Amino acid sequence: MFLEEIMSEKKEQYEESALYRIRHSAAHIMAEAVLEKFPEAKFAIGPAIEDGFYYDFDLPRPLTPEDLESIEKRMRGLIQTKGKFERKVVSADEAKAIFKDQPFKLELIDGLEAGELDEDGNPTQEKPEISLYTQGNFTDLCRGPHVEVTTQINPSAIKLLSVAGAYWRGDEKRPMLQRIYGTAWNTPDELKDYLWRMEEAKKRDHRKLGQDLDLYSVVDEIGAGLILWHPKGGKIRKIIENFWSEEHEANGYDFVYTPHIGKAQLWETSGHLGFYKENMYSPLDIDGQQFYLKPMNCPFHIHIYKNSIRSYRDLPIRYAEEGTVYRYERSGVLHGLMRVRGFTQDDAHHFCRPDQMPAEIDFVLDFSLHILRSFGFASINAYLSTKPEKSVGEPERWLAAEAALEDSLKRSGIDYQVDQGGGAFYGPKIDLKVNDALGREWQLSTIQFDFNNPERFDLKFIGEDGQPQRPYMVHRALLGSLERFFGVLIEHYGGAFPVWLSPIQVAMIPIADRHFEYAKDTAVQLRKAGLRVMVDDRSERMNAKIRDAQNQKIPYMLVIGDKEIENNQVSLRLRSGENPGPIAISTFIERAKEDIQRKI
RNA sequence: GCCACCGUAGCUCAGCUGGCAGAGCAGACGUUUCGUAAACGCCAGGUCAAGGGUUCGAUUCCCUUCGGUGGCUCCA
Repeated sequence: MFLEEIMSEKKEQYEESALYRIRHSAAHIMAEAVLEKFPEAKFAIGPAIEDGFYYDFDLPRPLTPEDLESIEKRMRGLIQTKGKFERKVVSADEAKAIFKDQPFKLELIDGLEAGELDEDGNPTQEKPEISLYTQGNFTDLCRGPHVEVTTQINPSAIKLLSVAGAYWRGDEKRPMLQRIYGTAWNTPDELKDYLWRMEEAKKRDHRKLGQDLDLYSVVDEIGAGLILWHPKGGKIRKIIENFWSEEHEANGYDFVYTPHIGKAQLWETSGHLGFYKENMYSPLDIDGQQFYLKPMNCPFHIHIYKNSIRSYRDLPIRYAEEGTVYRYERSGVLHGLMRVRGFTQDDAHHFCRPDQMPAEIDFVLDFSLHILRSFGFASINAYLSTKPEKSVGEPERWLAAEAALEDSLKRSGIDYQVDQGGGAFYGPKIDLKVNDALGREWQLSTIQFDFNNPERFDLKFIGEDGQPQRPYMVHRALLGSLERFFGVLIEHYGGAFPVWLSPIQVAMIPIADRHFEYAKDTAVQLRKAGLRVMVDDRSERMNAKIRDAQNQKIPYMLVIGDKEIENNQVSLRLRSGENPGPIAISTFIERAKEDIQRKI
């Protein structure tokens, strides 16, 4: 695939870059410093990663922030020694002799010898040669490449960032090691720039903004991963939902509503108790019958479909619901709005005839892109996941569905990658991911075929020949979950939502008490025009009111004093700091309406 | 779930090695009526996450639980 080539090319470029060598070498120098401090340390792997590097160690005690400081300081000292990085190819036996006290290295050498795994533990085809790199008093099993001399690393452009636990080989059944993360750059300025970017990202963190802007909260007394939407967050959600409903209404969806619990038998039939039980909560006992809180909406929609005999003339049928589901997530993975235990999916299920399937996929893909773009996400990437080894459904159906998905992607013109074998066992899928304002990627939409449930629930429609046939079923969520989508929106806009989404669009700022009445009258006019307005009638100075409105990221501030009242105007200030100045109220309304229309 | 760190007023944070709980902002009240990012004064605000232990005495030390942060793992 085109994009795939670009991506792998980018990765190759990085791996051949000077920066990559610097980071990889910094990891070795860090390991040398750690080994000096803890001679009994067992060291595992230490690659360069995006923006930095890490190294995993098994150490006699947990590392403290002071340890990081001293290790970092020692690294600077080691760099000054001008040690050369020297490469040497050895046999497996020689390597084992050198690393006889290093069990992780021995395991890696075994892997290399068997020709199955490379030094990062990744599968490899050919049997690689075993190479060592030595600098100073430290020798590591490593493929390289490295810098030639330690002084090619600028000691003022490195920084150790954090220590974290990491399982050996990423396997939770194996020992947990201590991973030290660090970052390294060509110059101190680049390091400064990187640290600045991290600070900026922190300021946009939806958890911080959610608090500062009073959008939502999660409280201990209610429970982890359970979201309270405050009035301002609720306002935004309502706007999103209204837009969503209008668009769905206009595009042939029917709205359905379904309960939050269902009998154990339902989840047996759907296969959730077989395949998804880990993520479901314990059952409730109601009059001796077991009920489960729903982790998904599909079985309910399916029963609505099954409630009547369906003719081929009725299809496609599209059922949409903002369905609230509950899934057990391990405590360590919960994260603000992004990963929660109760959330609302903008869910829908399509039931169609096999011959309608390509058109149906075209439709749903276009519709998804339209919705995402409406929220200001211009950069969208698609990922097509195909049949895994273990799967249900006839192979011909898989091929037809995969072809339909890929053809649609081609027609849509967006970039996509293929994840061979990455589909769910019940069907292939397209995932859409957006890039936010900081270039970070977030998965939102998912469009999934389901070959499993039509069988399990024995779905039918009556064909032209009067015989029952099996419909295709597509499951899709465009925003994903409203919670997660909201989190992504907050970070994308840094809390400065476009006017159409802003919970408060206009702050009226009367300068003195005598301007209150005019401000309130104007507010009434603006509200009649459909704008969301607040009047700041506190006994505060104008500067303070402006500051507060700025901090609330309210798009328009209208300052009102003697001059404005005299000329029947308002003085416009924007949250960008721009100050267009006095304009007629009607002119302002026009401008605001246009911005809302354009969703900016 | 695992490893490390953390939890003090609504928010942001002080509180050294155990000895009566502190600030700024926000809030209430009063004064001020002001031209594009913080007026002034006064008042109130706390089971120091919860429970247990050590101690003459625990916000401080120890244990357990709950919650958060960074990772790992997981993510139909």
